[in-house]
Amino acid sequence: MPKAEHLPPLSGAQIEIMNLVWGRGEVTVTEVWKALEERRPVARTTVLTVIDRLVKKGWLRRRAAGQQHFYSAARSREATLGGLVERLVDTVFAGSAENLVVALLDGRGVTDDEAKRIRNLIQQSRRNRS
Amino acid sequence: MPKAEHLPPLSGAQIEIMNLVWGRGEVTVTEVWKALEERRPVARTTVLTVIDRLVKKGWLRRRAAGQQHFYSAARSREATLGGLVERLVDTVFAGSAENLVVALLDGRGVTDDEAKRIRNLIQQSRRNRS
DNA sequence: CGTCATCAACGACATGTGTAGTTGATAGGC
DNA sequence: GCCTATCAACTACACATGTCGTTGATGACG
Repeated sequence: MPKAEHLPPLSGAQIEIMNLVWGRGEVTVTEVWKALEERRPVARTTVLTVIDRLVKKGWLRRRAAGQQHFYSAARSREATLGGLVERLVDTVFAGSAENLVVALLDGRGVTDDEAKRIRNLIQQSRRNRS
Repeated sequence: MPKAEHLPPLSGAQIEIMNLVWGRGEVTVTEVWKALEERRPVARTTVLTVIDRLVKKGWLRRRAAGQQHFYSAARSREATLGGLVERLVDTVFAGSAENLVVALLDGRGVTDDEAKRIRNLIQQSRRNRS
């Protein structure tokens, strides 16, 4: 999976689909469609269109097998979401990760349990870096 | 400043302007324009258009004083960015604040200093809640 | 062999966005 | 009292996006 080449940003509907792809590895349009339909009504062609655009933009790779086509992610979830948060911090939070956390606390808050795990995550990352 | 009524989401250019407004309190179009131009070339009318749309959508309030118009934010920065992060966590990170932090660490990383301050922030928030 | 179901390709359309030009009012300098 | 600069209003346009319909190929079933 390539690392960081600059791909155009993902919109909401696009991320929704990418998340399904990441969760399942290799998927068909129908598979994604069925999964989406459990949440909201949507036409199969809509899913196909979004997936097509993702392929054109380099987010998905296509593999043809007979008449069916299989799709898989061109970039890992970690790299993609990491990049997304990075851009978010730069553009919205003036480059300050701290500000992002403040907004997280302001908006959604965290449970005590989450707080504990998040503190651990950060502690962990400091250890790894040192 | 109203609390949470559901306003349509902000795009990148829109947030850029909202950040200026929040930083300055009450602004004129020209003021915003000058500030933006220091970063990248942009026409005054472009700024005006974006601001107009923000007014129409309820993000900015307008006050006319003679021929000039002053604009101010209709929602606080905290509430807005908090809501933004909340939506982000729900739509992109499957409702898990922890996943957001993982992506933050993956993508941008934090300095030891930031890590310390972030851990404190979270500790703080647990105290306030208890 | 013809019909039916399945799938991808292509086209379409309304809406939002980023960008900017043109027009029209207004106020201050000469 | 006119000219020029300033400012907002309106219009415009290309592009991305979310949504879907129609068409055309292809394989299965009778």
